[in-house]
Amino acid sequence: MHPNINKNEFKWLRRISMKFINRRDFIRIERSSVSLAFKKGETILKQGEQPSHVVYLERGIVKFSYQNEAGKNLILTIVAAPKILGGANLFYKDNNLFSFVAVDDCDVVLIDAQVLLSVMENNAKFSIMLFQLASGMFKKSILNFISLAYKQKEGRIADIIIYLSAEVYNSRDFTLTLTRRELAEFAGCSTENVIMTLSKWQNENVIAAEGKQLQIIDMERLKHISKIA
Amino acid sequence: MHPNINKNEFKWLRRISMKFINRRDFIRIERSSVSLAFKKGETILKQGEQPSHVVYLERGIVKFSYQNEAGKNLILTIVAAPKILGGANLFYKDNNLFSFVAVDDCDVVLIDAQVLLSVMENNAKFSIMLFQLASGMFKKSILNFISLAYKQKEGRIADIIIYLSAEVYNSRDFTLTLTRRELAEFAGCSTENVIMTLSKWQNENVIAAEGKQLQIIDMERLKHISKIA
DNA sequence: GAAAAAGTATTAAATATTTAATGCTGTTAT
DNA sequence: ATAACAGCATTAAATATTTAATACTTTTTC
Repeated sequence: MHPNINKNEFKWLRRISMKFINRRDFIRIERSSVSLAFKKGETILKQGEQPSHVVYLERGIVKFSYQNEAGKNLILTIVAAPKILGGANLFYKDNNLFSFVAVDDCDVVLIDAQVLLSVMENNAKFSIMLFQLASGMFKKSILNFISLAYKQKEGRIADIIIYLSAEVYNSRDFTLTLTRRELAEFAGCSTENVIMTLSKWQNENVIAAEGKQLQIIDMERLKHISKIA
Repeated sequence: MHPNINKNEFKWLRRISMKFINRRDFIRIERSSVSLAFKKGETILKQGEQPSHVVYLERGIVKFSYQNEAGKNLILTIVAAPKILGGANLFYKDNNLFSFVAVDDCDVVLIDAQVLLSVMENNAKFSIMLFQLASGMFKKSILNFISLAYKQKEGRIADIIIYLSAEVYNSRDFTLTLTRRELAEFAGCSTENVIMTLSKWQNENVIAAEGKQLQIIDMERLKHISKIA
């Protein structure tokens, strides 16, 4: 699919794993893994496929993309490196519920699920640590979903802007790697809604939006909108 | 809080655990647990509290209830016994994200989280099994949320009716233990919407609704509504 | 480098959803 | 027993959201 480009570094994963598993097991995982680079827009793992690997995202931004029965694309969440993706898939033997798509150029390591599972079976604390990581991500998605499911347009859009700032770009002034359409797929509304809402907030001096550049000027106001809408 | 009423039976939990942990560990868990009975409407575990126990639901139906910043009640999901609740809470040390409220009379066993965790630390396979259980529940909630977040009213209501039939009451003809208001909190719409939609489907012979009694007459139709709406 | 495609933006009309007002029914508390 | 309350139901008006039509800009493709 893609050439083996970057070195198998595993920096973050190594740091968090070394407390729990020995060097031999770590090397076993490393040996059975493949490093790949994905360009913006490429699919790392496809919805419906049998999950044979766990994805370790080393660099870049990834969207969790879901296509519903009507063929409509939805974005469940967006995450930035470093992160382990597909934890739930690993432990629940079923087809992938959604796709992982690169939103930015990404470096990922595909870890063989069988090998990882066999290391886990001999290292309870390592398993629990991975479980905790997955639970933390789960918790964040739940909050995202609560916003999506029970708030209306403005509250949802405010929430994703705050989320992107806090969890993905780590700044109040960032260059969006998502299109307005993708923002809409994430916020569960139409593209027009996103565009109009951003324009409105621009006029009200809540944000400054110039093409892909987005700056949150009045975070308090945005949080207030998130609360009331 | 509540008197210790029923015997500490653990039937289902014992069955699924015995493959993984020895009798001594199981008894350790059992000894540190408390059996309680909750009446319809009572809160088993409250949003915002520190999670010190994992809840094993032995009998009854429980709603996962969330109160948002605006004070509005939302139902995240509804589950029937037997089931382990609060897996994610166990492994992610943070306050409870939501409450568990009895929707029916319930028998539950509160398992001491510290004891369970220490047993898990010595039994990797047991940990992985619990992880798999939690992942399965996670996956179902995700599908619920996708429906809530990206479908409109009729599709969402169709989905929760199908869900209740398949996962909670295990029949196409059941006595609702939820009020219309609770259905609305689950579907993320107003009570009026639920009432009107059910009336409409009643007229169209998709369902038969007589007070608390609900029968799905035309499941195909309902699934079709779920798809297109 | 030009043509085509995708992204951004705005508006008006059509549709969906919530809110508010009202009445009926059955249950609970005193 | 009855007043008070919660649940169920219906309608109309107010509000929110999507769809459709159109235009301009930027990016991609040949």
